[in-house]
Amino acid sequence: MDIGMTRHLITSAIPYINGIKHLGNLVGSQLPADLFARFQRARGKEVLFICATDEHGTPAELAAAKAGKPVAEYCADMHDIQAKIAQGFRLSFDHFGRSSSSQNHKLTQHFAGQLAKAGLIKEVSETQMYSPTDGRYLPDRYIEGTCPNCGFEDARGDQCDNCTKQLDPTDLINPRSTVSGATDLEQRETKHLYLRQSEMRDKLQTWIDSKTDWPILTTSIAKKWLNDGDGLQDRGITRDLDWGIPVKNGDADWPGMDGKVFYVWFDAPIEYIAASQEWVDAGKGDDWERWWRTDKGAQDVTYTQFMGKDNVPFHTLSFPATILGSGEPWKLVDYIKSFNYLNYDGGQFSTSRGRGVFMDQALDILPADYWRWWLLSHAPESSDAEFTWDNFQASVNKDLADVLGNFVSRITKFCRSKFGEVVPEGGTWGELETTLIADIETRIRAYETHMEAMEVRKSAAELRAIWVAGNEYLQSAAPWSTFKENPEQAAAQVRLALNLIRLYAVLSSPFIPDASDTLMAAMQCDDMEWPSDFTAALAKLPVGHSFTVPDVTFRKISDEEREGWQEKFAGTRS
RNA sequence: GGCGGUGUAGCUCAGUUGGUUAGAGCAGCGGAAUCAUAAUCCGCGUGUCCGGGGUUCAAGUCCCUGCACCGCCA
Repeated sequence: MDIGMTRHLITSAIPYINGIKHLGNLVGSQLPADLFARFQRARGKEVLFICATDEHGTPAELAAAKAGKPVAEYCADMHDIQAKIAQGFRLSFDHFGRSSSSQNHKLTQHFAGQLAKAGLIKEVSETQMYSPTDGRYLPDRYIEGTCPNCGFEDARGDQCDNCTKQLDPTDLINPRSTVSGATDLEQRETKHLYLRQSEMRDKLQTWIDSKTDWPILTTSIAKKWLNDGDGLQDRGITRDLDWGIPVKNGDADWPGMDGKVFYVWFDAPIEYIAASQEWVDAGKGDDWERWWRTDKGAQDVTYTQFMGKDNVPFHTLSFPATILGSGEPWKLVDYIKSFNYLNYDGGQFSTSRGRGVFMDQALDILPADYWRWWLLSHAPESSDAEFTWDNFQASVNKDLADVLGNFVSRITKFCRSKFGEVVPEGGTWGELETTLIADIETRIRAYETHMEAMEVRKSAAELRAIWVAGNEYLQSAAPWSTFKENPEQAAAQVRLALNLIRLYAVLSSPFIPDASDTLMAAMQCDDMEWPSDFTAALAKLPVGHSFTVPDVTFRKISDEEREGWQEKFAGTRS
């Protein structure tokens, strides 16, 4: 499938602007996308890895108001914060854009114009709840009142949390704004644009049906929306808001749409493309069209999207409807890797309740590699997964400190004490070495296969097994014993083991990039060539090459720390 | 209520198109080794594969049904 020519376009679902994301959000899209991007780059493939912040909509406006800032300023600040944290986790975006960018304004308006030209936009008049006190229209979920069905007093405008009946805000008795508490709500007639997705149903169905290798999670969600009830429904793509992309038909005004903006779900995925333009405009690249336009070089691009399951409908149906409906040769996604949810210690992560570990807090207590390793090796691929501090401590201590870190430590220190900090000379490989080499080579190929298929957990397990193989080898070769009778043979064994450290640094770099850098620095080597030629890879550190014994690569998490964090993160974020 | 997912060893999970004695990591028990971050390596699993029916020469794997947990419902 993958020849040297293939280029990889990779996007991660774009995180919403109103706050710092938790670890569940991270492992659901950005982190696995980064893993894949780093892997493809490591193998020498050309990669464009794009992410951005999703900045429009009512929640952003309300969060800005709460922070006492103009919404544009709030978003700019939050974008910087999210960008810094992303950097902290070593997320290797080629560009981290903003859905509020001028590029996205233009492109979103362009797509709307194309869709209108294709007859895929219709105007609909509808009734919305307006709050004079708040000075805004209120989305359904920002209205509460008494449920007409069960009498529950805090029923939301979209659904009653008590009896689960689905509601319309106008059904509520004594409706009030959850923003201000105002009760002087009024119904107003307003006109909106709808994307006629129902027209695209057959086309989308055929497309989805052709994707037989996608995760079941992805296709089952897509098919459900295509076939549920009356099938795929048309969706409103505009809102009565101030903050957003003004509704325009390409460059032209859209009669009757003054003062309205596009709804976030319409402009957010378009930002993938716009962010690629931002990437060029920022001077980081010089041609975005060869990634996105099949008439301008994107025929050989493999496009992979990463996202949590809540985002699947937009990426399997709405965004493709926009792309296909435009009638222009835009690159359509080739593979959608979706994830389930990560739970926190028996419940859900909760942004509103501050339950769980948030990205900034995680970096405050431990280096990124710890989190990257645990999250990726426990990625919620086949079902929801669970974070517990016990499991986190045990996994990280065992895998990173004991298996990998200690391997590096034991061999570098042994070499220093017997031969000095230099790759020793003499001796030849015997049967043990041949066996080890065959074993590791088999495992590397399995690792590559799993990484190529984005089987995240399996990749992690295979990588770990490669680390273990080094310890097994040392245990059976026992250079500390052979040294006594045959120092030359011990030298050959140590030479091999030292080269394994560099090999491990290269293979592990997609998972734990910082540790990888540290190990490469300690081995005084900057040759990160992927071990396609495995035998050559084990001779990269030649006889006489000097190195330094690194500091402890991964310190262990103590029981006291674990207990403290368990306590600290159980309650509400301060 | 509708739909979807999940339910496999104490814990976290693998189990491809149904096919020999159901696997891995961790924890636990026993042993080896002492180069190393008290780290490593080896050995040890009699598990109603959620329950109940059914199809089949053969089902964790397909069908029906019941239960439990989770999620989604524009």
